[in-house]
Amino acid sequence: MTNQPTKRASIHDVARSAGVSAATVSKVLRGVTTVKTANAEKVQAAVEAMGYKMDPLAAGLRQTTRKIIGLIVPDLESEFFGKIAARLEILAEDAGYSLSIVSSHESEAREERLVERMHVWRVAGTILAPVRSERGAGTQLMKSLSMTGALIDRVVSDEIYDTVAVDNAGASAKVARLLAEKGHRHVTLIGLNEVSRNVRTRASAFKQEAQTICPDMRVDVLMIDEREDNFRTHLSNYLDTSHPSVVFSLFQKGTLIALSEFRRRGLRCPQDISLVGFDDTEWMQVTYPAVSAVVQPISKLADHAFHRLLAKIESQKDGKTSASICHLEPCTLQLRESLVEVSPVVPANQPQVVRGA
Amino acid sequence: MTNQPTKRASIHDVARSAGVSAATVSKVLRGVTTVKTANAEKVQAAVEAMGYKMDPLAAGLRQTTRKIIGLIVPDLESEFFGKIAARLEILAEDAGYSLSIVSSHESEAREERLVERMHVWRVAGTILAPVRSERGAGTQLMKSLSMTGALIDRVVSDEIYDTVAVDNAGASAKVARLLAEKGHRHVTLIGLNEVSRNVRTRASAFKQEAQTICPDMRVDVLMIDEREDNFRTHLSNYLDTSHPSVVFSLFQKGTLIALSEFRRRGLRCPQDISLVGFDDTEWMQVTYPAVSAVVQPISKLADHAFHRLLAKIESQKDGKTSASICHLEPCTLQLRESLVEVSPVVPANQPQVVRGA
DNA sequence: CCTCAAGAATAAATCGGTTTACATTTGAAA
DNA sequence: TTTCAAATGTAAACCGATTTATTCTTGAGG
Repeated sequence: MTNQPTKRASIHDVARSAGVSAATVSKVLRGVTTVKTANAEKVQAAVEAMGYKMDPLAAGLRQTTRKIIGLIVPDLESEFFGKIAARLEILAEDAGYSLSIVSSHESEAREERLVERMHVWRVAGTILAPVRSERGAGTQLMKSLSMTGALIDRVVSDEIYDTVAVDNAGASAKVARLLAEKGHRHVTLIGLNEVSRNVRTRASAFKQEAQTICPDMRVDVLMIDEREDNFRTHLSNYLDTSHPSVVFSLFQKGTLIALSEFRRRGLRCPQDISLVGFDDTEWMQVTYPAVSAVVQPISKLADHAFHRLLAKIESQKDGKTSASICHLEPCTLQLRESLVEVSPVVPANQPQVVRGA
Repeated sequence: MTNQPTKRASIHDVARSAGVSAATVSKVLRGVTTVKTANAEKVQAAVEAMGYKMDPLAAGLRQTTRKIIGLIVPDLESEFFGKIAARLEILAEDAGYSLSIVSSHESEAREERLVERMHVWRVAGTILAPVRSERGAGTQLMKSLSMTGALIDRVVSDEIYDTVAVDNAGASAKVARLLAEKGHRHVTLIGLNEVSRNVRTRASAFKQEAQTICPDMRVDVLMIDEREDNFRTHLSNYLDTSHPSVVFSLFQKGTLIALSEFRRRGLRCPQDISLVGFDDTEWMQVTYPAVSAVVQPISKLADHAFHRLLAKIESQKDGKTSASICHLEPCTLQLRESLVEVSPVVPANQPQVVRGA
């Protein structure tokens, strides 16, 4: 099998072979109806015979935008954004676009560069999951280039772009109510101080709701800035002196660390201490005990973001312009073995806030 | 801020503004040296002033291929392929390409369609992580379209394309030797019968090495075809009657399931039973006990695949053609608390093979 | 049989670049 | 000062499509 680079057939080759003009072929290919049936069939036959496949990029050359949608995520290694990307890929293709997936690798500088790339690629629209928030460098650049787009996750609301995110606050409040109901009066929140605001939102929403519905609930907050080594140490130190009836982890890995730390200390879960995590994942149902968790509606997030973006693209075409929407998708709570009811005992000591080094 | 679609500057606009021809601008932009410094500077200035950014897709129009590399992975949700994609993205960009990431969603039919898409996009090369193996539909199509590419993971060797994969067999053999050394004489392998051959390779390599270096070692194999529910049940049933000194899980989730099942049965790990897993991940170092695991050199995998592909692309340009290479990247073994030494006790009963429903 | 508008087909312009083929400068040797 | 090859510059063709402006057919109504 010699690797002869057989010249690819172009639309002109097809036209010649079918005995019509290139314009006619183009029309047939795009399903324009003003073509005589006889000619359309000749073209179809020629396309078939030559195995012609049009070049989608050349096709878009004359348009202002191409049939491409850009997706910029902070990372590709996590299940969360992996699922977002996978879902959007299908949605985009069903709508006749192809999705261009890139990762900003948690760097705002790179995020900015990627926004620019989407611009020079003349994508029809861009879905941006910003590193930091809707006020980050990427969003700013999108605005100044007046690109059409939508913002997803780690985002609250924006004047220009629709935002789609999980209802972090609502979910945390729901957990607060549930824990109160189940008799818990001493809760410890564990979280990581990341650039993203999500974890902080979850913490403060929990505290506020707890304050409102159950003022005698003690809520300790353990927020760490550092890597997991320190995190584990901090949690351990904390548990030396405090004995909450339940831990609510505000990020996925924290849940596992907590579970692990419980075991190391010989704390039986849920008999001695309950556990709830924010962000569900497959392994939480195979651990022992299975872990109760807030499940983020990842697919719905993608669906909504895509839907909004498509609407923007369409209306852009017609020159219309509409106010931007801020969509919060509610989370559900997956109850599993790690959370149990206890008899309400108001802890003696005062709430405390522990901070990392 | 009115959304006026300011006409984008083209290379001709720059040329006019700089008082030279478009061809000259093109040369300056591509770093061709046969341009007088004075003119080059005028062009640079004009580019700067107008904020000109060339259209990389239009730029590739006249070439046979564009500065794009395609990556087709079976899924984007897993950490493994997420990391592969993230790494390749950087490598590609450093080499002046942009990476087009798509997922076949574990479907061979889709894999085929995606290969075709890469072809019509006229990518310079395609890295394919096939759903099944190097003999799948995607690879076949790549060959018949004489595309240039490389194969990665779930792949052994191929006449046309370079293959890059983890040394599953070598790693398993290494684990076998280690377990023998540590005195284990009754090992249970747990795995899933997927379309991918990887897990089966790991199992058979282990058995073979064990047979060779330690004939009195009993190796049970638990291969399940079904979903994890059944998996858990099967493992549980098995442990009712068998008492291996160590479990070697051949896939990541199996490791967690095993750990979990140990706990449910009150088996202390590692005192009562040891555990080793194939495929390391972050959480394995925060569990209690921390889990020993075979770590797959994911980045190196990506590095090698990319390096091979780039070489192929270069040699293709010069019309050269070379034999394809089959690269096996060795794994390392991360020892953690879950694996301990035991006094060698040869089990009385015979090896058994259990199969799922 | 003629007219004229709707229906179809196409040549040519266009998109934004690269490359080619040729023209013009430049500069060192004669 | 001439001469000629090397260095630069540019008009035009090209890549593979779409879109526009125009021409050529049809066919119904007069």
